[in-house]
Amino acid sequence: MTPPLDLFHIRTGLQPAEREVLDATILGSATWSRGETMLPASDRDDNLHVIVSGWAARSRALRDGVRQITDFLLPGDVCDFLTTPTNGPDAVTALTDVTVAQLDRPAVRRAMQAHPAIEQAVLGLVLADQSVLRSWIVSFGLRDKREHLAHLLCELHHRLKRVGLVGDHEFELPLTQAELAEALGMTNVHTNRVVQGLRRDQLIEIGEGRVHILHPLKLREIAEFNSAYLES
Amino acid sequence: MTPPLDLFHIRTGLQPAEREVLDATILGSATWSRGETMLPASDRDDNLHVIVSGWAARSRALRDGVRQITDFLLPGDVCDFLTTPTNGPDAVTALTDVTVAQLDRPAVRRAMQAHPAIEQAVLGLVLADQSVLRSWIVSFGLRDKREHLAHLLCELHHRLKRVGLVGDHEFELPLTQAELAEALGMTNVHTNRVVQGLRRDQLIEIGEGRVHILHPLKLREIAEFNSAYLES
DNA sequence: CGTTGAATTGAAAGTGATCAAGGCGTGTGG
DNA sequence: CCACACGCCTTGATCACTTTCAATTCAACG
Repeated sequence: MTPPLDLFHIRTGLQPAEREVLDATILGSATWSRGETMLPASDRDDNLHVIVSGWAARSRALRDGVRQITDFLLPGDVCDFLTTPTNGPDAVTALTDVTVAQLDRPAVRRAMQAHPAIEQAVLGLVLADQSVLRSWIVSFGLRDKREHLAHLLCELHHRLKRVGLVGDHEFELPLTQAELAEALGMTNVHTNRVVQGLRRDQLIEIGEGRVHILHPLKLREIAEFNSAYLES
Repeated sequence: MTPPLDLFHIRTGLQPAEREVLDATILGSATWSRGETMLPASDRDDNLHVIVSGWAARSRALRDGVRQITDFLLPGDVCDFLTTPTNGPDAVTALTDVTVAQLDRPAVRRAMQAHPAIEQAVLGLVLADQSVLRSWIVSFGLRDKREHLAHLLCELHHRLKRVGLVGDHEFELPLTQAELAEALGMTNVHTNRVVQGLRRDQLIEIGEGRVHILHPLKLREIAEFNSAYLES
């Protein structure tokens, strides 16, 4: 059992002193299982949630029920640093069983005021989130579907590697092709064909909840992936 | 000559007391003309910029030079509340002549710490920005091009109206069809046809830098536009 | 006037969606 | 143990929306 905020600390690069301060704001933990909508425990739950383990997706739906995933939430990510209690039009869904650490929001705010490094770290996270959203827009606007998928795989690879969840270019990808399709804005049928395309070209092995990137350089080439946008 | 932060204050709904505090952080102003890249005046310019008048676009480019606009910056918007000095991979371009107010970033930070209402206002802005980015992703993923354009027009209408720049469903839209295309992720040729489609259906009048939304309800219906995501 | 930027039109090609069906593994109940 | 249902992946054929390429119009401007 690793400490709850371990991966968060790795991401932010905070020093031990500040890590302790943030660890002290932990109130408890909560879990959801795959498929559940991650609603706050109560209407008055103003906690701040950090994902300890598991994957989640933030999404919006249109009237006809189709939904678009706008964001993947990975271990070490913050669910809702800045969100309103109601979360607005966004739904957060557990893609696997998910455990989150609950932090006391006022205490975190105080920690930010007392420790500039913590404030910097949090601002950096928000910045990085925005940058990922922009990169998704670029993928939708400028890349074809093959490139888009390649870019998403590179992004996930990079983000997971950063928190030590990638071994030898292989990592867990707990997404069905239908869920991938909801993130890429395409049909599951076409997603399947694009996946097969990358497989056929010996670029990736994928299936059973895992991906193995066989040729990282070529994949990044196809995606025109530049990790700079992910660095704080 | 309206006070520099006037539109910003309207957006955030701050009270006069807090408005004065923020006004006191103004160091000066800067201008760019249409087409210019809005770089900071110097490498060490750590000011925070609020758009006083004019439009700008944030964009990213791929190697082949094609660029994707990820964001429009309108009067009252903050250019770079949270950005790094280098702005990362993003470029900000003036779409018209643009005037910005330069605020002293440390002073703003102090203002936020001293006045919770200011902190709330700023967090609200960041939240709203993220929400707009997500709505763009939804448009790309779920809406066809006609709906996407309709949604963008509704968004701009709503954002401009909020700061008093819309009169009777008519407002300035200082974008060429090619620039619209760069935001919508489609070719200028197809943009032209989609624009004509909305025109033919008597939904909008558009041209010469202005739009007139003839049938707001139908347009929102087509776009499945719900302004909730824009409210703080 | 010639030039330039923007809007417009036409025809052909292509990418991705849609519709429909089949395969495969797993779990469950008869 | 077998039948069946279910979730997920896969395949094929067809259709539609968008792109691409090539030209044309038009107004503003020097």
